[in-house]
Amino acid sequence: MEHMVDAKLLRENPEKIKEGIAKKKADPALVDDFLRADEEWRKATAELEAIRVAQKKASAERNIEEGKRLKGEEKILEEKVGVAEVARNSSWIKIPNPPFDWVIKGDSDADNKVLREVGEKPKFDFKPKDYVEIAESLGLIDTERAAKVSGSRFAYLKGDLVRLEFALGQFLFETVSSSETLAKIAKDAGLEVSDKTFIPVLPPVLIKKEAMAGMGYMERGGDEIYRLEKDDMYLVGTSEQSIGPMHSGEILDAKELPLRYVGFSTCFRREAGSYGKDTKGILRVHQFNKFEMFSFIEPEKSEAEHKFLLAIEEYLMKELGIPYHVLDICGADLGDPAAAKWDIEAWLPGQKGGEGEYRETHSTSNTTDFQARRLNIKYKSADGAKFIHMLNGTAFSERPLIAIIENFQTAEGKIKIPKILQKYLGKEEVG
RNA sequence: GGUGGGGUGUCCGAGUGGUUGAAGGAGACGGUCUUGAAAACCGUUAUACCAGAAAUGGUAUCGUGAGUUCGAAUCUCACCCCCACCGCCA
Repeated sequence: MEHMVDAKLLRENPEKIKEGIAKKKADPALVDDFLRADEEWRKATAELEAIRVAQKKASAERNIEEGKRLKGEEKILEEKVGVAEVARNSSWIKIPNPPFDWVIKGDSDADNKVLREVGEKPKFDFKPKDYVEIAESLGLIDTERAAKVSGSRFAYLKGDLVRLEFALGQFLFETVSSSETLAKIAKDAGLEVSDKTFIPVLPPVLIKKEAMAGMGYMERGGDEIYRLEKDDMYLVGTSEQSIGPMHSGEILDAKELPLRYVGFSTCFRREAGSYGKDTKGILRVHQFNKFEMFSFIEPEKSEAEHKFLLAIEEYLMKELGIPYHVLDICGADLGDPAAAKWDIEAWLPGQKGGEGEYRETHSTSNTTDFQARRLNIKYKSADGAKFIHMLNGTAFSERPLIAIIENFQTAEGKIKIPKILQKYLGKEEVG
């Protein structure tokens, strides 16, 4: 936890960092605060080290009297360095990862840019229903009983919806466990990336404070996290938070890169500040399951890897036949750790009384070395150990189930099962 | 939850107050030898930070933090983690 944004970069090019973090709506004054505190820290450190040199000498010469005297001075300076360090860290740790230059600035999520629309929106000769209505009538979602047991924003998923969720998992694992499929996805996207398969992981969902802090989600947005007071443990909001710290303190061998994982875990989110928003159904709940892709890779390859994760996400959606569009996320809408982010929003024809709207189902971020610095994860490169780059991307959450229900609904209120998933359920229709 | 043992460099492993950044071994890298390879032999092989254009110099680091001491991997305390046995348990 000693590294945030590179201190050298901050000292050498503070204006550039300021400009970058301003894109994210973070206060550029943080950089000045850091530089001021840093100056003080360096001065105090130099003084302390000078005393230590004398102190070592006295000790080697068995000059006990001199040693005693220097020891007193050393104590005072140590104190000073400690204070300076705290001041330095408090501004340092709040400086978010500056976005890439090409990331659009923007003021809010309204400024995210649609990069492309993919797939055909289904045409219905009836008014498409909201997924909640369909799912409830088919006994697939029960939020009422969940409220009785757990409160609002919880749900029981039941029957074929559960089988559908596991089918998504099966389909995903087949996709990312095949280097042929991965190579094809890369080729179609025009990317030169490794076809190395993803290692499936079932990670712990209860993690320590250091792990959570290392992923960089506690400075801003900490309200979103469930914490177990008695044990000082944290419930993950995504398996990313558990997979990232897996290699903390390690130096990875370049030969094993890229290191790709596909995790599955339950995710817990407090949804603080979203009162009254999306209160029905399972679109926004405190607990859901999610398959997540995660990559550790060399810095020079991370931008291609980011595109690759997006390409995989798009492949999954295309194979399912769910229409979607891709959003280029603007600076103002980026989380602290991300230098760039793309979202996929699926078309939900049953929303807004049958008008339909796009809602987020996927998100992929390149956190560059931001998380790696905090977690101290490096790799052996030709010129020594360097911080690695870390990326994450949604594979499937439960939101695609919503998209399936709404896009594949029939006039009779049933749900056609996407072709690619039919073999897992052994039938073509739910209901 | 109880009892006992333990955390040292890429890995294994020595080291209970004074050139110990740390013996020894393995691995890796470079070289000699060899037609090539292996073996053998020789050498190199931590990280971070600070100062410096650089060469280089300095400081810190033996689970983490605090303490004792002129001086700590070595002593004290707290915490974390791991292992074994017992208890409990899907």
